[in-house]
Amino acid sequence: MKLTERKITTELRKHGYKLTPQRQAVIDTIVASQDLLTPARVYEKVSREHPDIGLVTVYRTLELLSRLGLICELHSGGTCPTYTASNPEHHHHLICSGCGKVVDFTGHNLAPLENRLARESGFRIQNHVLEFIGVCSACQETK
Amino acid sequence: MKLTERKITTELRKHGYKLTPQRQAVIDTIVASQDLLTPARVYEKVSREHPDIGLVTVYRTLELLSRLGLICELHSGGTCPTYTASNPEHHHHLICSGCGKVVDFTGHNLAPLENRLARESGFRIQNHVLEFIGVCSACQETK
DNA sequence: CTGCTAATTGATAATCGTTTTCAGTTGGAC
DNA sequence: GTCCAACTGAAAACGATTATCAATTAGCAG
Repeated sequence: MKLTERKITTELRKHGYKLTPQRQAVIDTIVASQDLLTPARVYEKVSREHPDIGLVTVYRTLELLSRLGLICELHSGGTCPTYTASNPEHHHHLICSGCGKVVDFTGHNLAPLENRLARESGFRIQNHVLEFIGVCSACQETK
Repeated sequence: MKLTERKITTELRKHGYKLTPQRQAVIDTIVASQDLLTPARVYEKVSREHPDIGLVTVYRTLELLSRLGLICELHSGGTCPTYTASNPEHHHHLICSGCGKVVDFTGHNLAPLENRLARESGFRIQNHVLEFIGVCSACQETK
């Protein structure tokens, strides 16, 4: 279940943070997107509607939302972190360490493990990353 | 099964790469370590024995070994990638998006999934990352 | 062993993403 | 409306990584 914009703004208020137009814009963008977004990509999308928002503010907002657990920060292979609203439609990655090719896959249910971990650790778990790293068939042939 | 230094040097030769003392040193360091190492950490360790090796060379060697599939590059939460010899003793992480605390856990067997993926994709799978992201109990209480 | 050549190296500079600093602005409680 | 802490954007600082380039060297041919 994706977080709604409403839920997020309520959470912000509850923790004493102000609800600025800039934050609204970043939240809208994250919630509306199906993809994992890098900070630069969020900035690009936000800028279309709000040209005078600063990249710095995007970084700050992402950091805040992530800290409050309203969005998730993931590190999937590339050099930049990516963000997504909590509990998105989920898929996993198979990454080639040779050429960087990424293949998506689905169909593995981690819910039982997630429940066990939540119970044992006290964490409120929002998301997970499952990546396999290997060498794709093309790269196995290359010298 | 960890890769031996011998196996790695043989692979290098096979692909037409030269076996320099600098590469030897980096390989030794990676193979000898149980931990995930950042490039900076590899450089630090290598420098003890070989003070005149350059950080740039460490980066290049890590990139080469990773491309050949002899070591794995992982992205576990932090800002830097980390490297490890293929198929190390493996554990997984539970990461708090609030404070960054990392809790290790073990006991989930991904081998069946790994086999299925290798069969379906043609990848030679070397490693995997399984991370759960959430908010730890302490951060759930903080505003 | 000697010489050759392409691969490799280290130092420097450039680049990229991110964070800090700071002076000016603003949301929202009163 | 007034006020103040929270927030903002621009610029500078920062750390990790990559590109450039002249000098060195591994490994092969003779």
